[in-house]
Amino acid sequence: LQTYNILIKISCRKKQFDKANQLLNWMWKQGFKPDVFSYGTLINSLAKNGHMSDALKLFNEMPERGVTPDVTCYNILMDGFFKKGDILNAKEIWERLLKDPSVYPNIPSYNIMINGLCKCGKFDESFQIWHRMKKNERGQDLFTYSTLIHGLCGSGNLDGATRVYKEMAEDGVSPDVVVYNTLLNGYLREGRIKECLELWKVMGKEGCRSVVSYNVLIRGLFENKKVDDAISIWELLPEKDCCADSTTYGVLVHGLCKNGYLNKALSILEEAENGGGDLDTFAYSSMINGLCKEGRLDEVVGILDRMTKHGCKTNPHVCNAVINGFVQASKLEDALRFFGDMVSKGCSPTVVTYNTLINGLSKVERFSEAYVLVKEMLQKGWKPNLFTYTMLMKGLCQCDKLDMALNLWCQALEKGIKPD
RNA sequence: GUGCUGCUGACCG
Repeated sequence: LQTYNILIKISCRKKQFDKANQLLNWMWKQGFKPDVFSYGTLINSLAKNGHMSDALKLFNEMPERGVTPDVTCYNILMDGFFKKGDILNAKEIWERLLKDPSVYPNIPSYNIMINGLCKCGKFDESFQIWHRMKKNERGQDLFTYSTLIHGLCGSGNLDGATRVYKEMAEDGVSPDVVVYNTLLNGYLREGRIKECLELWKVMGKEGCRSVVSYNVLIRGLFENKKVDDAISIWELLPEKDCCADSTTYGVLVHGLCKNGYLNKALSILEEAENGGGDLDTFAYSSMINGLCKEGRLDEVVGILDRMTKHGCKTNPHVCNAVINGFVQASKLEDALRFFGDMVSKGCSPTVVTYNTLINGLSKVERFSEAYVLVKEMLQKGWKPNLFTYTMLMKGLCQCDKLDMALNLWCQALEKGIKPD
């Protein structure tokens, strides 16, 4: 049985779900009754890869086949549905878990609910679940605390997040590095530098700083225009025995560019290339975007070249940045040409690609071409979003086609788009 | 050593 379960696991890791399913059926035929782990393993990787209906089907057939789903199976499904943004199904599984007399929600169940509801913007419901968790005297673990702090920061309630952090001490629980990082990030996003630095000191004293901590701090300092501080944290990394990862470089290049330090960004990128730094497409796309925004389009081709030379694949983000660079420089023909070449680079246009081009075309009143692109976008299954409508309306307003703009406005509202 | 949950980075108005 264990051997079969390991085979299932291997197939799943290779994303060969059909094969894993066959193994499951094979087991039945051979008289090895699959257990809750056989099912759990397969349901888990189906869920992780977004195949929720298949995962649900398997889950539903478990009782019929005489295998009782345990709480982990429920947890896997709830988490999977939340990660797809499918709140209704996630909640339905939760209800079934509460009703099922043979299983009880455990701490991960509550954590998944709290996290999922927060990520879907349902903060109130999430905090209700938390209260229920406390009332039931289920303990809370570190996942619970960091999830809550994350949710509270995300809902703009930093004081609430700080309170949860303080509560941990009262509960006799020491924060781990994820709890610290989450709160640190919350402070930086709200520009609360003073509190951030106090927390940073505590983290140092506790010896609780990871490379993520540094990434969070560097990103936040850049966001708050503390360029010199960000750079000196970066320069001190080696003596802190911390090794920069690809995110570090992404954050650095992005932060430097956004603050106008393009040449510094270029030199860090080059340094990383020569020194075996861990670079990925994020760093390059930040660099390319920075150059495009400054109109240094002639340098972009060279960077694109270096990017592929260093093993980083071109992706839609990169192409979109370049296309936008051309649009901003009023080089529409170049933008359209690059758009035409995207697919040969292995990139399919996204809604952002279309928005960028629609923006460029409507700025110069080439509406008929813009509408051709809108049609193409719809055909490819992309839904126009707030940006799409905004740019079309802006173009129409600029050439006094107010009636058409108003028409679009109504259409946007009908589609359920919330104007900002 | 068989399955579940938390932290950080890039593109469009």
